[in-house]
Amino acid sequence: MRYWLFKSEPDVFGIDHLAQRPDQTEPWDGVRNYQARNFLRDEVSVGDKVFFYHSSCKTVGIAGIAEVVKAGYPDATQFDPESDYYDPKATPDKPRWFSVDVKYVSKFARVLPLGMIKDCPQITELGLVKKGHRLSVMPVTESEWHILNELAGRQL
DNA sequence: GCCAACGTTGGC
DNA sequence: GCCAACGTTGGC
Repeated sequence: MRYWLFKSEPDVFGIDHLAQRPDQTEPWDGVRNYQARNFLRDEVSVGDKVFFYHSSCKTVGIAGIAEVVKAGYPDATQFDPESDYYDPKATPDKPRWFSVDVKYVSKFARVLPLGMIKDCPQITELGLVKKGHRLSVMPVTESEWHILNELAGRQL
């Protein structure tokens, strides 16, 4: 089992939206970066755990946890001319972009702010804290996962 | 809203 | 294949 961090803008789709879905499940779509795409297509697997990160909002940071319930499959929005994520160069034969499905697991009592993550001396290799890293899907190591969960728990 | 950093595009 | 121009991301 592996660990990941997925970014989302909570004004568009935050952890509360996920929790309120009928199945508490939603396709993670709209990823339009090749490196992130490769993770979704090739490496993210059913059962993997995901930090749900809120970006571009008042309190940026990790808001909670989700779980992968369906592994990489072609992102439907790339074929939909009405979608913001439509990609005219993609075809069902040759899809360019991939989704996974995620299910709500838990929400932290408080968002674990980016500033606290950056201040954590053990977290130096996570893409999130590295200058210029903009990936919206990134791997998290097992020790990072445990450290950040611990940090979040201490915020009660 | 600003701006730094990065990715993508397209002319040559 | 280079590289300038442009668009996007995302923290602040």
